[in-house]
Amino acid sequence: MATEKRKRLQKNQGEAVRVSDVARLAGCSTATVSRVQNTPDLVSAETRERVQAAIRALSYMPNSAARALRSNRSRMIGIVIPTLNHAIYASLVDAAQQRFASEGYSLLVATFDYDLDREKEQTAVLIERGAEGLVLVGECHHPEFYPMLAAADIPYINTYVFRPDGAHPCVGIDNRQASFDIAEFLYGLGHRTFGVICALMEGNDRAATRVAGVREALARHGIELDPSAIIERPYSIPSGREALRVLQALIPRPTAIICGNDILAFGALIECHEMGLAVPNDISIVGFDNLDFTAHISPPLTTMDVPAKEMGDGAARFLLDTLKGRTTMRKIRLEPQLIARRTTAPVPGLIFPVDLRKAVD
Amino acid sequence: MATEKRKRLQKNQGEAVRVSDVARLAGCSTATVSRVQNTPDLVSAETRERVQAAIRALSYMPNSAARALRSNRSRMIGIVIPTLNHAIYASLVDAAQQRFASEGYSLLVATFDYDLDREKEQTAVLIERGAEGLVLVGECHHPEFYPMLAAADIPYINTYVFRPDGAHPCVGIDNRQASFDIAEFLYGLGHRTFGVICALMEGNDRAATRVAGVREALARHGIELDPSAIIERPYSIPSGREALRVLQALIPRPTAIICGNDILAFGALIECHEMGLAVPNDISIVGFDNLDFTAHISPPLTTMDVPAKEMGDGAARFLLDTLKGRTTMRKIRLEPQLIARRTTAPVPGLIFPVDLRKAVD
DNA sequence: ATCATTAATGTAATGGATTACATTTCTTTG
DNA sequence: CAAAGAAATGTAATCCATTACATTAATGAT
Repeated sequence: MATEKRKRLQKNQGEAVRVSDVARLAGCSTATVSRVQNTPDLVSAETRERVQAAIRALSYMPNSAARALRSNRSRMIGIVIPTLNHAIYASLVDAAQQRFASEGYSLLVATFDYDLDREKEQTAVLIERGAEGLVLVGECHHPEFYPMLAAADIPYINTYVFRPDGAHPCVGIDNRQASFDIAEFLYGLGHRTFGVICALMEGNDRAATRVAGVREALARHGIELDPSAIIERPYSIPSGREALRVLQALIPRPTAIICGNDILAFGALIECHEMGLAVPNDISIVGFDNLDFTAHISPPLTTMDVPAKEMGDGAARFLLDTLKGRTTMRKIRLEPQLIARRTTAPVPGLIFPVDLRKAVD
Repeated sequence: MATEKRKRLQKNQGEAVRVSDVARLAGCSTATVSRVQNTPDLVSAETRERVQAAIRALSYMPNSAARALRSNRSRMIGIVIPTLNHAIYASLVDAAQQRFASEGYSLLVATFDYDLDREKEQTAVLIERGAEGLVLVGECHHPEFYPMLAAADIPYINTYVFRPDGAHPCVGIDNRQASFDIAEFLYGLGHRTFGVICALMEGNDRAATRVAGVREALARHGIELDPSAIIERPYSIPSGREALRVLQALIPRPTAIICGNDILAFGALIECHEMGLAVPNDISIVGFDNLDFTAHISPPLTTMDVPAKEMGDGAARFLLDTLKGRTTMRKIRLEPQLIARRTTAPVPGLIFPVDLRKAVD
């Protein structure tokens, strides 16, 4: 009675149906009600039916806090990403969410805007909330990050990266290899002078790894990538434009521009139009991610397809399996794919007469 | 001892620091520890200091399930959106997340892909998880949706819509007015024949409202929008292209195309290029949302700017205030803004000689 | 100096579902 | 048919932080 009165005062429920109410209506104990929900096989068919009817009749909703407290299972997963403003992360989250939802898990989302301190803090919050697993992005985190996960003994997986030799579960692409392949592709087209436009590398190991891949590929052919040909810029179209202008001022001028993502590449492409540079005849441009729009711009962008949805889904499956106690592959390699569209062509000198090149200057 | 052994077997903690541990180390009661965390003003400065030191020393993390159970506060908010694959929702979520995080709340994200049944289910899950408030999208939900919220007595707010007369808290734009304004703008440019490309209206009241706004504006000028001039298509560039082709087959041919979002508009624009239609000289196109890329395509897209971040932030502030017991404005109107770029121009006949129009056919 | 407040802290009940363990009922088999 | 084992259900302890209420200490007013 006093209890009821207090509850009425609380914001939430005027009645708050509990297991005990269901049990009373179904004529059984609370244990049985609980079993119907969690281990239905242990309950006889009739009883189960009766309990379920009672649940429906009272529209009973278990109190997850109580459940989580006792069972030590929150049915929540945390995902910690740099930002939702990049389509690639958004669709990764979307895919993960769908997979988790299909198994009755909810997703707690936190962002850290490439600030590794914030990533650590936000992750700590999710752990405190009782997340049973974590989906992360990248391999490099705050120095205290992995120790924190170990202390919490919480399963996690790094997305967007693949390191066969690494210590951590991961699902993603080999960024080094992918950008290595891009550089090789361009080298194969005859390009010898390269410019790189990459995302800010602070707090973003993918960006750094991609640059490394390019540098490595070129080094194999005896080409050294000058630091001044690596332009690091925020994720935006204007940044890409500006970066291209910087690269075009270089001597010798790069004939091929490798971009760390499609947004920067799009900016670069626009700036080429603006400067009167013909793409791909005067200059080749390659993006990364294969965002939807890249196939439709003019000319369609050559880019590296990143299977973002598969990453999100794969990460979710890995955690789900792990939580079920199944042993699964801890490292899942996804294959990116170079989509050669129309912003890449053989280096100008190879196919065009020299005078035509000059005409552009 | 038995307790400890059991814990060791459980997946989670080998030690599990609890309030009682902190209390023991700090030499006070658990109540005091709890007060240090929740109502620090009630604790003397020295004691507080001592407790905080103990918390740090043990790196104590409160068990949120226990806290939520007892206090009936989960410190979680739910957000239920159609999909994260549309930039506009992603950035809404991003903004909301940041605001919530700054106040110590975590965000549970669920998607429903425009399926109102799933929206209801997913929302029920979030309520069950103990979400203290809900951020929603749109005004129209499943018939049992609002009753469910009322039964749970949970604060919520509809984003993306503004209805001064509606029964529900909301933060967003007046979609009807916005598209009304677009139609007016085009009418003012002399256009009299219109085509509309809109998103799928099922489970999407914004799309429907926008079409209604156009229809209404035109009706005022005695123009009836023929149903065959309203093309409903999924959110994708190819859809926009195809829709434009359909509209171009109409007789009389529309000189102005009003699109429900920028992606469809972009598709329409591309198809114009493909068909050899000059934009804006032969045909005007208007988008909706003002996504980043629209300013950079060629020609830059005329579109309606939607303050998505403000919506996310505003929704978060509203719920935060409401949870704090403050009374706030329940309906927040945000002003969209027509950004007239270069895909709109006076109707061909007005400025171009007729023969030039014909030349395009 | 004394009583009334206020501040600071402690004790113990509480939230609601789960689950270890106990008990009863039903099969099965020798 | 009895005994053993399995199946079904019940009883009650448990998860851990919060908070109502009680108690003590400190402050202030008269």
